[in-house]
Amino acid sequence: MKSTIQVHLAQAIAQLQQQNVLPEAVPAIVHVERTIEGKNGDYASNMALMLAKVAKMKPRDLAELIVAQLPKDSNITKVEIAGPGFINFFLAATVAQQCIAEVLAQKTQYGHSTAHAGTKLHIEYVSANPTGPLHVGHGRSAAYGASLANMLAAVGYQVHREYYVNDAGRQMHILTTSVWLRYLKLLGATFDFPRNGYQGEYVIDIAKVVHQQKAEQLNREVNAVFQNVVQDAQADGSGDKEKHIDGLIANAKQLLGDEYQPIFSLALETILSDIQQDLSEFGGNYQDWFSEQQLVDNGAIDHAIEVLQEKDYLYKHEGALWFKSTDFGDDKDRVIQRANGARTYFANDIAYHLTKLERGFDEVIDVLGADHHGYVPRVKAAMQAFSGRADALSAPLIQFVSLFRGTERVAMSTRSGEFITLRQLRQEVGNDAARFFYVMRKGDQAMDFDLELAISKSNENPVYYIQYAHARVASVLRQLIDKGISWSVGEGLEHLSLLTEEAERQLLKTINHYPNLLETAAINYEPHQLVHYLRQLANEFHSYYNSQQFIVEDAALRQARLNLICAVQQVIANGLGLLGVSAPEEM
RNA sequence: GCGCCUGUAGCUCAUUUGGAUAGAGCAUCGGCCUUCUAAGCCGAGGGUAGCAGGUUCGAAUCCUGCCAGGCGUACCA
Repeated sequence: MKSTIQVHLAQAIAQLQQQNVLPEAVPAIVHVERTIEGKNGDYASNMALMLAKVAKMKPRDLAELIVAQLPKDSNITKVEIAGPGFINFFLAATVAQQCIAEVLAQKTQYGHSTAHAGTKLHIEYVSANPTGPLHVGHGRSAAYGASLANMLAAVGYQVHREYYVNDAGRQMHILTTSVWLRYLKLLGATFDFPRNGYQGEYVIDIAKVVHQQKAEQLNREVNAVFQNVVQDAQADGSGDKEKHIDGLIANAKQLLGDEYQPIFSLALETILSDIQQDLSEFGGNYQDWFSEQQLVDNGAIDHAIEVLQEKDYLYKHEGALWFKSTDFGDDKDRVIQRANGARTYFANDIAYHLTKLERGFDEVIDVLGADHHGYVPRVKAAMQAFSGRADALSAPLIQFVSLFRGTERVAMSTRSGEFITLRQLRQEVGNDAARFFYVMRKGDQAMDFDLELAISKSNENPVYYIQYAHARVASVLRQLIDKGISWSVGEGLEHLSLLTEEAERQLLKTINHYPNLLETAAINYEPHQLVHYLRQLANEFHSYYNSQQFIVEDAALRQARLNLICAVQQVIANGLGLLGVSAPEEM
């Protein structure tokens, strides 16, 4: 309907151009918007305001001329000029009622579209290092990424969801060494655990498994373990925690020889499968877990460097190999290969992004933690250098999460006994509340997550508010069966014209808006818009529920109303489904 | 220092990407259950949109400058 109005307006404007009322050159885009409240009609256009200047006329006068040129349309009952010069369109009630038939026929597909069919889209989210369990911050990225991916798929994108597994590099070696040191402690060795090692309880759990498998085979003298290792950082500022851990890693590799890799593999597999299970339970829905090590092994890094070399974007300086990222808007050039020959993390990451392009994706989304924002320009620079496609990459930044219990802030320290993992959060508040709370706020806004509120089964909790609307419809339908009252969608559709109450008109308008909203929310990467839409729809339904009886004597009216509330229920179920939240039949 | 993000009701946040009288929830106060689930509904109060300029028919939204908070600024990953 919106596009019909746009066509009408475009015709009217074209006519005025022929009459030389408007100059030839006017903005090509005909602007029409859905209005918020009923009194301004169903759709509004500000074209008269926008064109007033070039026409050298008062906006309201121009609006009169435009309206006079509009073709007749039986679906439009009234056109009004209001305020400074808005043109408001009032639609016939039958137009809004048609959506009920669509919803009830299309069911879970209502609101979906093929608008972006054929566009291959790659979305990467979470991608936390497999060096420990996911924490609550990762949960936000997971909820955001999964919801966004669902929404993009709903509007037709061919979506590929991927987790980049950082299974190569120094952090993994720190983990491996941490596990081994814990193992040595299990065997009775006494020494200070390195500050930079992984402190968590899970490291000890893995060490216990190592002990079960290898008994005392991997035991080594503590003196040898710490031989030639720089002292750890001390309270007085002496020592160096980085050099300390690197020394320990080197010694571990040397002392263990072939026995080192099995510890590495065990730690990686244990933690990665824990992450995979966690995200699977949370609705992560990945198509692929992309290994960084695999990039190294199959020569993708060399390949990426060659590509950049051929294009002459690399240079040597002080023994290191640099990428001229400043040519593409970065603050400074970046090292991709150190003087000692080792590649930087950045080298691996640009190779990874090159594979995204080479795998044929048209659009690439990296959902990143806000602390990575400084990283985006250089990745974009690499994309630009590879193929001139910096624009293909979008990097929505997800701000931090602060946990609260009521007004009390929950400490996030790894050492503290307070829970910090995503799994603990899910256990405490449930998947539904967690998914919902995470995407309730815009991603670029730092968020306070109130555990008490998320757990509360009360009116304070917005998740239940929406689910309750869904359950209430189910309950009405159960009543119908109990009372032996018949209802058929087909009959209901014949009596939709009886839906004339204000609450009904408003619900119809909101249901009509759903496909539009889904498209907007998806392409702007803003799942929170869907949350707010669902809240509004639930609100309108609850109001309706309190003001009107659905199971009424009048059979025709009853059938029509049941169709309406079933449509509401379907849209709520669809929306919650995209957000990964269940839609219960009973509460 | 430089860069990015943020600043809206007592609190937590929206505001359909520049539109009409800035809206919700929580909290506070007052109503609504012998009728489809009260995890609900209806109503009231509460605002200098950080501050100051600018752009235009029109600004919370765009631009500039301040103020405040967060994050980043590695040959770490």
